[in-house]
Amino acid sequence: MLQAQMVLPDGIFSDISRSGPVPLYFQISSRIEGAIHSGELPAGVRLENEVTIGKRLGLSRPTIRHAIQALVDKGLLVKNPGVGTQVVHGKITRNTALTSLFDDMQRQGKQPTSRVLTHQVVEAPQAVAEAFGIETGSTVFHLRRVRFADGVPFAILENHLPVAFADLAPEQFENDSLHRLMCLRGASMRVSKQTIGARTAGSDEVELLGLNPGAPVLAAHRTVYDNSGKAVDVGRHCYRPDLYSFDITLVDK
Amino acid sequence: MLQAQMVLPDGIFSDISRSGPVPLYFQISSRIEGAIHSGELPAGVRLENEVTIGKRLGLSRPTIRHAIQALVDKGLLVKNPGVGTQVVHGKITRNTALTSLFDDMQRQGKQPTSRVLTHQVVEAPQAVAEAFGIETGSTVFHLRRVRFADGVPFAILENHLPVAFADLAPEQFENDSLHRLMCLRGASMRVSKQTIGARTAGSDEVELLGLNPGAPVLAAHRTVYDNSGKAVDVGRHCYRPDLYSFDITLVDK
DNA sequence: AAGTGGTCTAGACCACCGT
DNA sequence: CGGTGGTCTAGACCACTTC
Repeated sequence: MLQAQMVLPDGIFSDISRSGPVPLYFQISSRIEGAIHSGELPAGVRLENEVTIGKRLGLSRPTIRHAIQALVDKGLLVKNPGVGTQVVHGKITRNTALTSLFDDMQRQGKQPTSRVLTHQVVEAPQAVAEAFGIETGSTVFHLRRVRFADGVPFAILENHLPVAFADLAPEQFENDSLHRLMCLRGASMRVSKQTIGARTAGSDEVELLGLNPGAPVLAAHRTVYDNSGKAVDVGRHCYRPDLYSFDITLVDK
Repeated sequence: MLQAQMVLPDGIFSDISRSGPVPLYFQISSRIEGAIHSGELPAGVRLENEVTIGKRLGLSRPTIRHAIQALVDKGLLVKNPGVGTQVVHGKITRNTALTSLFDDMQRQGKQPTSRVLTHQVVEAPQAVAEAFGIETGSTVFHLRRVRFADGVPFAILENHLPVAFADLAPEQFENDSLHRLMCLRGASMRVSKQTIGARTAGSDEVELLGLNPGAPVLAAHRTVYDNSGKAVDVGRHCYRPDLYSFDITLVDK
């Protein structure tokens, strides 16, 4: 038996604008996403077919497909050839994205701060030199911080960056994120490859994070690439597992 | 200064077939991906523009765009308006996907096996009932296994599944993956939402995984949805962190 | 047989980047 | 300024699912 089809409420598409700078497909997907979050489109319902939606809105089918595909990639919709497009059950979990911890926490209403532990130009470790594609022995900027949420330490962030960023003052990191500071300098952070694991906290980590000796930490290695495909950040981070975890949504393609 | 443009070797597109069942865009993206892996397209090079590639291959621009976008989503290419498309530096890391541990390990040449600890129909815990959208008090299939790599235990996998899967015999799990068995039964596993964290191993986990008391484990909660958007698997897994970690590639969209 | 998404074409105009 | 990717159109045919 087929799930009944639900006609999209006309209201949610009332303010589509062809003149503004926002792409049509994005306006469409935003409206549908909003309708899913608000419950106007309940879990499990089947959407109208792509052609009909296009006709109703006076848009071409590829534009509608683009909008729907964006939501499929987010894990909010599933498509089935010969059947239709349905809303996925279950709560929406934001994907671990290229946003910073600062952004994460501000959304949760927590006050994020940092303390800089290390701020110096050093000879690049071999792994870093390889990632950056520079000579072994070249210099890089080495940064190590403790991150606090409402005054509680919950992460130790160690990063190696190109020397061009070494003139960022330690004070700038205390109330702003590395991600944001790098963006302001024109860096772009487009692709991030990370490995997430667990291990026992080291003695310095025990002290900095206020842990008991032998406590576990969540550990992540991360390399971030910019819009030209070059590495611009090699990071080794560790987190208090009772205060931080990674949320991931995967979609079969 | 702009990175020099590299003409795609004609050779890699020699066997494009319009008659077979494989979509053209997929044939194109596969060939380009192969050229990146083999080094024919070195890190950092700028591809020809989309229109030119289309002309050369006798294909339309949307088809070429589709192929390139697939590789951008994989983190292998980056596009920049007004500039072009470039190959990302750095090693290719396979994304944590909807494939099973069995598949992962077989690719690595390890011999995966399992031992079933629990195999019974139980009353659904509330969280599971909610995810499945069934009445509290309904029954579900409860499965708990230890996973071995070359005879070494490295993971404990606890899953709650719809009762329809309860007739899978314990022996079937010993040399096959839950994912594969469910696929054979017509389930589809299309979207997976997981939370990855760390904690101290429990006493039974210490014993089953051969750990020292107080050792850390990598822990994951996972809910998997099928092609109709319904939850079909709620899992709580834990891994020996010295033998397992998660690789993730994120792309800014 | 009817309806769905999957793929593909051959154009068009735009915003953005580099020189 | 010329070249690039970003967006959009108005069709077409196909494979698949369901009835």
